[in-house]
Amino acid sequence: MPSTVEEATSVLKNNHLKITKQRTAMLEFLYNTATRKFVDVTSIDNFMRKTFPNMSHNTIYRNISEFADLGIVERQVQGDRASVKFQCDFEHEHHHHFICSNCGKVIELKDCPLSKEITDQLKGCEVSGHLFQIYGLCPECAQLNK
Amino acid sequence: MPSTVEEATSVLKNNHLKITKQRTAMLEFLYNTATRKFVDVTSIDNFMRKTFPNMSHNTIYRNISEFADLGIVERQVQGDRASVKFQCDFEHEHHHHFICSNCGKVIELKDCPLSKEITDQLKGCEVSGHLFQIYGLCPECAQLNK
DNA sequence: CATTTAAATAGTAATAGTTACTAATGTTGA
DNA sequence: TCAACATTAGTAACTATTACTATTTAAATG
Repeated sequence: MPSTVEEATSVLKNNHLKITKQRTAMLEFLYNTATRKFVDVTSIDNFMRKTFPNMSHNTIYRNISEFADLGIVERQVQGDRASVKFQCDFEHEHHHHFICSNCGKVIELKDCPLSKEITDQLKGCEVSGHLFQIYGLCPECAQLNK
Repeated sequence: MPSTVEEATSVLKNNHLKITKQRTAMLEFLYNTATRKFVDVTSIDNFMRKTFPNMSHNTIYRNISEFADLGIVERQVQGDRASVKFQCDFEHEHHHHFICSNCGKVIELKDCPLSKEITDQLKGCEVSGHLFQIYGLCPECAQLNK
């Protein structure tokens, strides 16, 4: 079992959540398919219920939601689908993404565009967060597209 | 009737779409409630059907979608709600937004964070777009929150 | 101005994604 | 081992959105 699934598991433990078969299976699936890649939630739902025919939607959605609250996964709307990606650094080091609009693959960017000059334009506002993302085709999908 | 609704109307005409009562009513509603502000689609649906009891969902959603294709409105997911804002400059001048996470109000930013240094990190990628948004409370909502 | 034609609409129903509920189960900590 | 309580399965409800089709209507044409 990969170490990052163990990491995620210990995050669950630290937050007094129980380690169930269902949660472990979901973490493994996410680690295998959604590392450095956004995967839409319905395909997770489909896969889990195919693999574990009597797993309920409830369980899947609730767990994804809890994983997100704990920073184990990152949520996002890709196109018009709710998507999720396994979070590699649980430290939450601040960074932004290039996201392939074809396959969902993610490349981390080093820079953060939030500067003082920008926030200075926002007198009186209480800035709480920001989003910076670049979209396009990753090298592989760009090749396929030719 | 405000001139920007007329502008939007002429966009429709230029694209050979018919000027119907329903479309005009929707444009007026959007102009009045969704200028410099994101409004969620279901509340548009609710309002239109309250005002025009026999307007079908189909019509509302289809028109929003067409308005978006023509650049008359800008679509976006706010939190987890599909939202829409009336587009002021039909020129599509490139810009980014501060968005109030409480009321949806929008403030335009002057700067664009996309630099050559950033795209240089993306060798082999085909960049097609980007998103930069700052979230927080607008001055009014920040006050109310105290 | 009357007529034609294709686009747009209303009304209804279906679909998809997500959430709610409750009894049964399973994990964890003592 | 056992008790407590979180988690789950199963079912059903709910909400947002889309599909379908007969009817209406805008606007182009003569």
